[in-house]
Amino acid sequence: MQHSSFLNYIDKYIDLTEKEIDFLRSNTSYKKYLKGEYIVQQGTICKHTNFIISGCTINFYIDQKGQEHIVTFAVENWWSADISSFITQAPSDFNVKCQEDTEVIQFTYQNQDKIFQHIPKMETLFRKLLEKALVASQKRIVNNFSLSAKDQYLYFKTQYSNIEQRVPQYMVASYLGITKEFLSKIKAQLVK
Amino acid sequence: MQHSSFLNYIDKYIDLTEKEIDFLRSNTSYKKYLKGEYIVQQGTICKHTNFIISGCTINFYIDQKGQEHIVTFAVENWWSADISSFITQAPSDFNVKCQEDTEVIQFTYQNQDKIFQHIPKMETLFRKLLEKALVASQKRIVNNFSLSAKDQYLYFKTQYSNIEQRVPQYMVASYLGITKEFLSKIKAQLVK
DNA sequence: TTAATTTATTAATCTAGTTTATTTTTTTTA
DNA sequence: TAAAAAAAATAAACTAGATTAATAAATTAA
Repeated sequence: MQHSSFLNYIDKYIDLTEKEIDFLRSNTSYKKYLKGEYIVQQGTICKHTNFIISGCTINFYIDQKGQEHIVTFAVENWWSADISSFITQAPSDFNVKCQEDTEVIQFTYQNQDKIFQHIPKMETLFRKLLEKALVASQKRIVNNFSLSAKDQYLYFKTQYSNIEQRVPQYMVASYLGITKEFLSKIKAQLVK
Repeated sequence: MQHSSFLNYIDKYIDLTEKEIDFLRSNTSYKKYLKGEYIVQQGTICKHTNFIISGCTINFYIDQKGQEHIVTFAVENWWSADISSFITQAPSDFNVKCQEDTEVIQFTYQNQDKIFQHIPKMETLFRKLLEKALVASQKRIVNNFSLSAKDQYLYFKTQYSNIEQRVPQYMVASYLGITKEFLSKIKAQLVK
């Protein structure tokens, strides 16, 4: 039951045998976090890759000046982790925090490796997911180059309209790299 | 001969049998481009992933206002392509142009797939390279958030000092997302 | 349901980085 | 080598977005 939305997700991309599904099930685990709980904390090692069944997480860091910056949001059917810490198993520069009660399927580093060894199709899937994530990340850099703050906000709305409803506005501003005051100004201007 | 630096690179990460090396060799091809030649042109499909043996390429696009923006540089032992266009085999939003005479090893989309099927270790290697590329891309977004233009330039110098010698300064400014005039001002200020 | 806390708005002042324009230096070409 | 073209430097005027500060609205808690 706990794994069903995760298995549905996987099924959209690849076909697995019953045995493979069992293997996947027994090498991942279900966990429920409450709103406000941390999945990863700055300075600790990111132990898991998390597939989000329900809920919403934010990935953020605190800079030298004590300012909080939101790097990514994640909701149902997305992945959430600090990849950098996960792949190196070194302390993280980021926090992953639950913005709502959040249910996840977790892979440890060792289990992910095991899964890739036993089910190469899973590694292919992850490779393709990484390709897409890299494209999206580059797109964000490119938008930063050539769009005004207002146009970046409008682009964000088209891409993540569901997220805007679920997090406070100051987090959207932080994600866009602008102040909450300026986002407020942009919104006032858009209403006119 | 043509493949040797490519095979040396691969050898640093994974062990291949003679047969696997032959397979790799026969499913990739060597090509030499001259300075100023385009490997990919905005609006055309990116046919190859390129491993750079020697030379330097720039990945850039022209925005609506006609402004050129440099997205990435690549030199020896780096990879160069427009991943977005490559993975979708749809027209590219970017140009890949040779900044110097450039020798590459090329994979077509079909051949890359064939290689991953026959040599799963190669897919593992690519998965790991993508993970690293994604981390680097996120790092760039994060730096954009919390560093001043001057500090981003200093960071660039520590990471890509060899590139700074090989491309005009206005390209470095474009990569950093600032004007060439402002980079010039920053450099003048750093001298003092 | 009221008080306390968090989030959002508005507005004035300020600054990092842009724009425009001119001059100097470096590189390329003939 | 000189002339042409490309790249870099300098400086004044300007603007998108930040900062600061005060107020209002919405949520949460008691």
